[in-house]
Amino acid sequence: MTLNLTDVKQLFREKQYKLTTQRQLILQAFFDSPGQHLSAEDVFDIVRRDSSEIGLATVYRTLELLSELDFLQKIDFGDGRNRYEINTSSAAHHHHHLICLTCGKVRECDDDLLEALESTIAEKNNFEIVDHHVKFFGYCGECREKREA
Amino acid sequence: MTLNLTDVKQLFREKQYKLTTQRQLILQAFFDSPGQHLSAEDVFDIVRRDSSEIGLATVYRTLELLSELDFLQKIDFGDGRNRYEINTSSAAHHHHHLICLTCGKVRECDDDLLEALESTIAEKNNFEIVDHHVKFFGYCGECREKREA
DNA sequence: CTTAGTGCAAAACCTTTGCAACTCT
DNA sequence: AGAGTTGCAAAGGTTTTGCACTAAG
Repeated sequence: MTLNLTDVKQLFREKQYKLTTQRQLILQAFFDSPGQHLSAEDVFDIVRRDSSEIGLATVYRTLELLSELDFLQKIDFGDGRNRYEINTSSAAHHHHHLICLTCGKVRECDDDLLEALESTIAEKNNFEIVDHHVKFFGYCGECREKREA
Repeated sequence: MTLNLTDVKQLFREKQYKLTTQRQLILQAFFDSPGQHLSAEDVFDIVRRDSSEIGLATVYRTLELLSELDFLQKIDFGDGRNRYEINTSSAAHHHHHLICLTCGKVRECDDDLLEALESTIAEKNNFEIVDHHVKFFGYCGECREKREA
């Protein structure tokens, strides 16, 4: 279930939001950067690189809006700025992140085992879970090989 | 395995760090606030409230140092500031956090089911995991009751 | 004594906001 | 036309840094 421009257009019309050039450019930046976790500055640079004018404040406002609409997911990798990734399906659970402590690369991984964990925890703690963020920190294969060489 | 002042003193001596009054006051603030997730400002206020002079910059620097030494764990709950909690055991896995989207309260929960998940993921992705952060977002029992009333 | 640590104020960042100009619908 | 949106610059909030002074070992 991939998010596309048509979906966005439809919801925007419903919600009476305007589909401005800037908003389209920002969405395009995410479509063009699969698997990346863009910061506001990243998005700003991408749009500008494509020789389109945009203001940084607009980027921040749009990122906020798209997160609220669930088109983007806001993530924090602890590097002092918010990052965003496109939400392939708003209903489905999010994937996890493997963050390498050596090279800093962030890889994604899917695993449904967490679903079981989630229901156990929800029951034990009388807590209705609607979302989760899971990050694993460690060393990727590449860095481990280099370390041994 | 609870962290105490003696452990800290020993490692400080080994590493040639000075055990200043300020550093002791900051540690004390954490010892006196079990189960809390203090921000730099929180720590600053606590120390000042106990009628001891301290500079905010010192708090930041000490929090950074104690995190590096693994006495504290830096956590981000998405409220725009870093928070820290005392590390009861540097070797053991960390507990998880249940964050209520209504009242904002953060509760801790332990669960060892994640251990199994972790080894599966490590194997599948050729990734050596040394730490993880798990946050569940949802609604606590208290807020759900209020909502229904 | 010597070197690390402190405190203050200034700077550095990321993010938000006020407001006049602008542009989708 | 009218409401929402943009862009700029200024303000806000957290964290970092330079430097003279102080204190721990």
